[in-house]
Amino acid sequence: MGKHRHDDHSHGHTDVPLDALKDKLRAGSRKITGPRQAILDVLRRESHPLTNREILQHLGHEECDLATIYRSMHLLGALGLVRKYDFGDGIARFELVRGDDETHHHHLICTACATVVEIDECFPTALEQTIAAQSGFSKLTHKLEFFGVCPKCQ
Amino acid sequence: MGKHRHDDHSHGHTDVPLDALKDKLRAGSRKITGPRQAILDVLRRESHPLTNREILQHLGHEECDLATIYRSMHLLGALGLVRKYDFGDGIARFELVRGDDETHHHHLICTACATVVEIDECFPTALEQTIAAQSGFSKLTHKLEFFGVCPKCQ
DNA sequence: ATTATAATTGCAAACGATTTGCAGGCATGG
DNA sequence: CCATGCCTGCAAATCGTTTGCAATTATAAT
Repeated sequence: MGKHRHDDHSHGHTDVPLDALKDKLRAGSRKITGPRQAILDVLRRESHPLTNREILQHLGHEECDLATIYRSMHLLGALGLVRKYDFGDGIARFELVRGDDETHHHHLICTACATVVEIDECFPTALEQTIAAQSGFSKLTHKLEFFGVCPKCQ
Repeated sequence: MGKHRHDDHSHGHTDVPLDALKDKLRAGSRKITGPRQAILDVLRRESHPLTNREILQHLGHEECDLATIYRSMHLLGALGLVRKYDFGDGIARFELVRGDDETHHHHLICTACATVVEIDECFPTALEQTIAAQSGFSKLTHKLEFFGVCPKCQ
């Protein structure tokens, strides 16, 4: 294809996710390709979860194929570089995992204008232990998103 | 079509959801049809959320069309007789709303065998007020499901 | 550097859940 | 009992996502 102009290797700020990408990719004998770097770039610039189609639009339709984005998101998710969210509309959204450890959080979505607010606290984590004890389940995780009408849409 | 054999109008227990169905349907000048009653019957017999395809199988493929089930679930959901759940696999699941008021609850799903356990407590409700106050959002709701590995699948 | 090899991509077709257009069929009010 | 308009079945259309395949590219070895 030869049209991945990913030449910004000289910007100033620390390029954490890109380094992490390279490390993790190499650890699995996967390749550091243009589309993968470009996708992480897009995610790094955005602060809220993006759909694959939105990522494509940010990249420009010429930059990379939608199928490649889907495949990349699977890989990036498996590598722990990206987290997948479900806002209840049947479209997957992805957000960059910032920092090495847990960046677990939830979202508050406006049902009128789709504005997304990040909720930093994670409430159910403590309760998972109670549920695990009562149910006998192990490896508990959860999905939690809040919905409402934002101030502008009242 | 003429093949909706919904003739069990003589069973003993109180038929709450059917009465509610009739009331709410009449209030919107909608019709009390065989498929709608049959679907609620299926849901009443099951204690965990069903996909539309599962509902179709319970009904028997001759009883009603899949498209009708989809349309019915929209209607029943709008009437508040049924609640929609999303277990993260991209397939909608529906559960009967039992009782007139809030039957708000969540689920714990085994990621290995898909067993569903109902979690009666609703933890985030209290926290919604905090979030509403901090964010300025109104009409807060939330979606919360837990995932883990059940005792049998450990 | 050059090459060999496996990973990756683009494209298009396949897929599965859900929606919808339409013509005929029914529930309900009059 | 009739007329009206809501509903249904069927099939085709949508939409997000996945996948097969041949061509392309990153990487390691030479």
